[in-house]
Amino acid sequence: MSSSAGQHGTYHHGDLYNALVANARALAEEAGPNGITVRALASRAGVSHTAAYHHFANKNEILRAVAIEAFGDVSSRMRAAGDAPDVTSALTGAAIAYLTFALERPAAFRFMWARELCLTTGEPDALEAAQRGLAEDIDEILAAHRDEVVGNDDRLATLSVWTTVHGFTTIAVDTPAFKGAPPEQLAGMTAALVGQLMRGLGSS
Amino acid sequence: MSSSAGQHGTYHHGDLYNALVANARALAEEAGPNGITVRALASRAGVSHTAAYHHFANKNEILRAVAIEAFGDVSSRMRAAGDAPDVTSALTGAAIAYLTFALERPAAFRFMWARELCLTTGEPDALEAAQRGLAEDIDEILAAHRDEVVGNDDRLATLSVWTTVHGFTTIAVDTPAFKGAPPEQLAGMTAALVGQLMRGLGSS
DNA sequence: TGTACATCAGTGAACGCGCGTTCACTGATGTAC
DNA sequence: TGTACATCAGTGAACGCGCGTTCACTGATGTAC
Repeated sequence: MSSSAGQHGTYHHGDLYNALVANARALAEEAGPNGITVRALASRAGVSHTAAYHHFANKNEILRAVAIEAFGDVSSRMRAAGDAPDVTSALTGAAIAYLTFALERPAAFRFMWARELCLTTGEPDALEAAQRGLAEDIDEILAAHRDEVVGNDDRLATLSVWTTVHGFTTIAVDTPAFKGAPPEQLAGMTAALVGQLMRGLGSS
Repeated sequence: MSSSAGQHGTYHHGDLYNALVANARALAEEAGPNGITVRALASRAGVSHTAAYHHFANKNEILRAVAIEAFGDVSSRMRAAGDAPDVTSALTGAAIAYLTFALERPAAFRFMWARELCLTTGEPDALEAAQRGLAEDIDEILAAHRDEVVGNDDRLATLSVWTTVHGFTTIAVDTPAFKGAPPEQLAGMTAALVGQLMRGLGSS
């Protein structure tokens, strides 16, 4: 059994560290951030709630682990989807990947953008770096297709796309008008928005 | 004295109803949504915390009153700023008004978009209607300048603009990269983004 | 292979805290006669 | 104008709750000899 041990040990429960993180992730979606309770996490793992303190210094550290996992998830989805031959498909793919993540894990998505509500930050913060990294993922896609994009202000282009990607996802997740809309429809709107952004809105 | 009484009575404190709402508004900015406590609100008003229950059925109703005030504030700012001769100035003005609101009242801004965290919704909900109304404010500006905008899909145009307006404001308020940036600089970026959206990003 | 020991993941009782809310009350205001 | 009464905004003690965290402990695992 010891050979199958994770990096955090598998003595009694087997892998309580990862079980607690997974439970926190699931509980956030089911009951909202306020539903994440040390007691609830432990109870789901079939363990006394004090056992958690052998793997995390405090509740904050559990939430940090959830946030780190979520940033990794969405970033790798975007990078995978952004690997396309032309700039429009690449940006559309990345945008839909971002949207899809938020639709599948809305609580995680909100948590990533409002961590201050739940976390006592700590440290210069790997989480802030991860948040910046999302815009950088967009930047890399644009850099790989520089010849297909007009203008000489790369930073404005990146910000435009990132604003559209993040903005629509936020609206889709948090606006009553879109609540319950089928994901394919929202993905179609995302594609249309990216197209609109490429084309431009003005008549002059 | 009774002639100067507000609609909620001014017997002892004078205007405890409005004082509580104002305190909730201030406390949200100072201590975050979790800092809003019936006890803290009452204490600021110089009143026992149980006095609040003579004006509100429960804490949720106080938070609802704060949200209603906030939606009214941002909407009227946008409508005022959106009254301009050409479509670009109108949209830029509205966008900067939205941004400015969020920079001045970040806690209120976050609260409006994540009410579910704090409120037990209740009723078909005037708050959801108010949220939809923000996009409608954009829609009215575009409708007033229809001849200046290309394309025949008005809804996509509205959604594009609204996505940019809300998206950048969210990023400005909640992204570490922009934390502490001077408002004028952020307003300039907003104007640049609206311009970029009008012009288009693609080279083909 | 067995035994003695160190390590550490788990337990259960208990703590202190802040919270929203209830309750019986007090006292100031407004009003009917 | 004065008095008796109804109304209602305020008080302070108390409630029950769920929470994060601590503590002394138990018992299973891994290891040295």
